[in-house]
Amino acid sequence: MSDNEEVREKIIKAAMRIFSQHGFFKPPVRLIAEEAEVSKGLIFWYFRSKEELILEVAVRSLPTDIMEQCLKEGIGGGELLRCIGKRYLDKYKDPILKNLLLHTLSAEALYPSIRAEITKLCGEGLRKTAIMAFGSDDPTHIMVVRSFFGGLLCYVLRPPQDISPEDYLESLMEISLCCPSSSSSEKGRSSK
Amino acid sequence: MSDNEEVREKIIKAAMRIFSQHGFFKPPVRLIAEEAEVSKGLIFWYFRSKEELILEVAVRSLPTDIMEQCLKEGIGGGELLRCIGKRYLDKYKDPILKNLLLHTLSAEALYPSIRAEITKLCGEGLRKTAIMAFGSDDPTHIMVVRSFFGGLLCYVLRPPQDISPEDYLESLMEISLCCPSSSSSEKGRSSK
Amino acid sequence: MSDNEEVREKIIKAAMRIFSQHGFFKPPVRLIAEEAEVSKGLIFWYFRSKEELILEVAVRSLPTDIMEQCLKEGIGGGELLRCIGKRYLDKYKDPILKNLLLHTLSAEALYPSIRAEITKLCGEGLRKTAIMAFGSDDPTHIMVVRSFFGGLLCYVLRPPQDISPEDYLESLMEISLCCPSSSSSEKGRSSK
Amino acid sequence: MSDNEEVREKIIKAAMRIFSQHGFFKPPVRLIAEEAEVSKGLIFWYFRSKEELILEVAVRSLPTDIMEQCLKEGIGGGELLRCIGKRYLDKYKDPILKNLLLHTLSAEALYPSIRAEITKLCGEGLRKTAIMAFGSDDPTHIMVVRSFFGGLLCYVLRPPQDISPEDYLESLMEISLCCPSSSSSEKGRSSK
DNA sequence: CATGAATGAGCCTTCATTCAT
DNA sequence: AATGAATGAAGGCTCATTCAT
Repeated sequence: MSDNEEVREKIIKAAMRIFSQHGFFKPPVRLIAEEAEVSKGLIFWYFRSKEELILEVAVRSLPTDIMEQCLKEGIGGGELLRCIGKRYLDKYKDPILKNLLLHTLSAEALYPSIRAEITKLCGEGLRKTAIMAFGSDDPTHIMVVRSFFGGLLCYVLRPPQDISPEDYLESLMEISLCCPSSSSSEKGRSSK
Repeated sequence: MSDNEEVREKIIKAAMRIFSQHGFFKPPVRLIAEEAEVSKGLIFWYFRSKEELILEVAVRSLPTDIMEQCLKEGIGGGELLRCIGKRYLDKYKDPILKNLLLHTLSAEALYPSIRAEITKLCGEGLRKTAIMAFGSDDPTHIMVVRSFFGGLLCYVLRPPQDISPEDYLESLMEISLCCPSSSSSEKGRSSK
Repeated sequence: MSDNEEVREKIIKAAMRIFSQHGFFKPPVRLIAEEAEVSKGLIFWYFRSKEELILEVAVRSLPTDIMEQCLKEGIGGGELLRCIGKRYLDKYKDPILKNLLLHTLSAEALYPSIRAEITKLCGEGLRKTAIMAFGSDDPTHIMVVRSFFGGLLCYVLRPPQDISPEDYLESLMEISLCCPSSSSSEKGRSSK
Repeated sequence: MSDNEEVREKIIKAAMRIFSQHGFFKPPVRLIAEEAEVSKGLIFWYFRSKEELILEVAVRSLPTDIMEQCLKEGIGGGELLRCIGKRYLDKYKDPILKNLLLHTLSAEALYPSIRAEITKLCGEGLRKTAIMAFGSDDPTHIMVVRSFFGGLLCYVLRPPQDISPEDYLESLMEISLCCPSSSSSEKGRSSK
């Protein structure tokens, strides 16, 4: 039913706001119910348990959707990095999602399903990105992508006030792109 | 007195193991007491509340100590980055501390004192590093340091299996050092 | 709604029995829950805290209701004293309420709201009674009422076995009524 | 040892202050230790348990000492009442003792030894007083003494501000003394 | 679908009491 | 005598979850 989904969505949105501010474990379900303006009991009609709601929110908090969309668009090279970077910064400029990302990374140690999700993102996702961006998934290029993502995460963690997201992204891309082209072959050797 | 400190330390160490595995909020104090092999009551003799114990653990989980030590040693340039990188990877190769770092970053949204600590680390700490490493804290160099730290964090988040920490660090440093020398001036202008 | 009030009342009644026997502070909430045959958690659904339950019981334990009813009936003279005395002895012949009265008087030092209630009872209530009983609230008549109430309290504290409540009341009233008529004027002067 | 007794006394005095303010059951032993400026452990050297300390304080809070002293002095009639009344009002004009008296009366339901003490006071004590004051312990005279004590208790409960303890006592005595002489015989009859 | 009363497990914390020093 | 670290038993209260309505 469509009504069904709307309510479910309302609960998830409320949970995201509450979890963002208080983490996954401190806030009682009652708080989420109040924020969603539904009864406490209703939450357990849509979600088997609080944990199920946490997992639903956690999955949405990761950048999985961004990776998938950008990789699906078939673009390559710097454009792929720009695509990912742009949407990444856009998603996490929302402080709610920024906090949720951290809570989710932290909760990885607790929920195997979150761990699996992140592992896929950092394993397969990273490799695919390297291949589509640089045509190679050798350690050096993986490293560049890794550093690129690290820079993005760093921005999310502490957005610097003296630079816009756009400029930040350009600057980050320049760092990522300037070296590997020339050093990728040497790197392979020197890292030995 | 000396017994005093020993017991206190034993509790903190136990708390680090437990918190690392279960996060700060799910594990009851009882679990920490059992891990430390002391009575539950004794924990509240040494710490006013569970929160106080959490904060003690959280502070130890951040890389504040590393930043301070390396900056104090008076080294500069790539050597400073290597110093920080080496100790950073060394500290967080311990899975206990790796998890604690994530829990602490996540708990930032909940505890103002953690927030202050991280803010200092990412503000003042980053700037000082940029100055001592590159002789400048203009946005571009800040960005490079940021990307460098991002890469370190990324390693901690998902240590890649096909590369040793040492090689990872060298590779990351190369990326950080190769560009700014040439682009710093241009970047400084373009980012204006 | 009606079920609501019934449960609430059941809890209060159970609390009165338990508090009467063990005082306000020694018996754990669990005991009240068992006595009321409800779960411990439910008590905190109806009362924010144990203290709130204590205060509810405390207020019911004072003779406020008696004073109000008798004063409202518009009777005066000895009849008013008899009305109060009769209901007073009737209320506190129940050993549960007798004990609760003492616990409440004792708890006055701890709860401002109880203190306020008692102050009203002993200030305004006593004066109104003097006026309606003797047509005057000068010190002497206040004193007589005071002595009358003292006698009632004394009976509650230690009901003598050789005299019925009815006879006790008559005897007490005789003492209260025989003197002031003759001595009120002198007393008024001499107490100046 | 004299040092012994001094410390013991210091603890009791501190306990009286603390118990007076917070009742017997809410304040932890730690509070009494701090008030007495001794260690918590020492209290358990002088008193087997907290309960033992409570009982010690409770006994001192009752007017047993006053009754004994006045009865021992061999005076009779109104002078006896005056002796008791004077010392009674004097003892309980101290708000600490006033509160303790109430706490003790309330704790009667909890401790058999307190109950015994009060029973003796209200039984034997009252009768002896009646005999020595009026030469008779028939119900009427007992009643007068009872009313007298009730008036004293009432004063302690709520000392009226418009009358001094001395005047209060005189007034109370007048009420107690004026009637029984004439009514004692009739009373005996009318009380059935 | 929706509510909210009801449950019971469990949590943080306190506290009387003990005991090594 | 005196201290204060250490213990373990509760205690008040919260909260996820269920269920009758």
